[in-house]
Amino acid sequence: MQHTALGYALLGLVQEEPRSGYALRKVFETTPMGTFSSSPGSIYPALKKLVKAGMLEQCLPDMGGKKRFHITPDGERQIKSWLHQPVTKTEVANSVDIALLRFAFLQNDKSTQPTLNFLTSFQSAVREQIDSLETYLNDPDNTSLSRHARLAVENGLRGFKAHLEWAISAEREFDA
Amino acid sequence: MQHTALGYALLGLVQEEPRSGYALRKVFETTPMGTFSSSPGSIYPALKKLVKAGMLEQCLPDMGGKKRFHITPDGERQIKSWLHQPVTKTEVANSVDIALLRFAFLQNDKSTQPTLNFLTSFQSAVREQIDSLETYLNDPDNTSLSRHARLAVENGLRGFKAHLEWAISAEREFDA
DNA sequence: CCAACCATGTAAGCTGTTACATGATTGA
DNA sequence: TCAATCATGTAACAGCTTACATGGTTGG
Repeated sequence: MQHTALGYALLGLVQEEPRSGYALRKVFETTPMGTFSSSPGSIYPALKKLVKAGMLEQCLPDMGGKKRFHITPDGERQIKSWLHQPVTKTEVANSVDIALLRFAFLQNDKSTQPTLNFLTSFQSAVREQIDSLETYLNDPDNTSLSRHARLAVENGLRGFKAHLEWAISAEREFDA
Repeated sequence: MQHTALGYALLGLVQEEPRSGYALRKVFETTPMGTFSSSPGSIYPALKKLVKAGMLEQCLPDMGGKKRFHITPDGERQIKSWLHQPVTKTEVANSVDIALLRFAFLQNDKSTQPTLNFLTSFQSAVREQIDSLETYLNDPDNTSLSRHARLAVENGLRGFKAHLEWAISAEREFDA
């Protein structure tokens, strides 16, 4: 349970600094992280589950009605193991956005090594995906591919090539 | 009901030619359309719902155990209205893959006009999205943006720019 | 004073996933 | 004959969305 994108997004944001449910919603509403929803009906239950799972704890109610949460040692462990997983081909194929969420949260890591590891595995995953798509386009079985279908696949190809170039240039930024 | 990606994917594939549930699964398993799942637990119930909604009908069981479906006039109307919707900014932001599914199915249209309309609105939607991301990066409120966060946004930007170039070159292909 | 926003939640409904279950047919 | 694949389904479970509900605070 809680192996969901939203769960990890909340965990990562709270790890940066203790936040309230409302503050978390605002992040989703006002940043490009908006892909990970923002409706109260998803966030509050998810927070409750994270608390029940022992990954978050409510801060002592110092003052002001705000109900803030902080991450627990167990939560830290959980998110770290999530962040340190190598990027797979299916992850880039089905949910690059989640991969990039992982990349963003690697900023909370003391060392840059995990970031470099991420970029390395991200590159190979993307390369695999590019190969698959090119093989598909060149497969003699698929000569009947309509122009629309071919263009749709080419769109995917362009997207993955852009991801690849990004990863290479990002790697250069961290080499320094 | 049935305003779901999978529902439309099934509708579009059956529109091309009558197919069985198993044949549809194979499409998801063997083509880049795999993003739209393939588990029997989602496809068979979805087909049943499409039949109940009057958008699909079971073909007469000519022979062979296969249970094929064909699209009804109402189904044709439904999918056409879905395909002809202009692409919006939020669609490219949250689900470009669905937008590209729509593009692919525009091949079933007699005229190329809907395809050109799609490409036009797709371009403006992508441009809007690019503007948003660039504004976000340049917003003085966000000077505290970490390197990771900035790079994550830049990844998004590269992706959308690739989409834009694709749409422009696709448009050229249909001009001829 | 009233609107807008802060802030937290619940409930119904739908979709999708995983896992299970079944039986026919084909090829080695 | 035995495994793989064809072929169709069901059931439990979990997640998200929409919509509703509530109450406090701030600013014009």
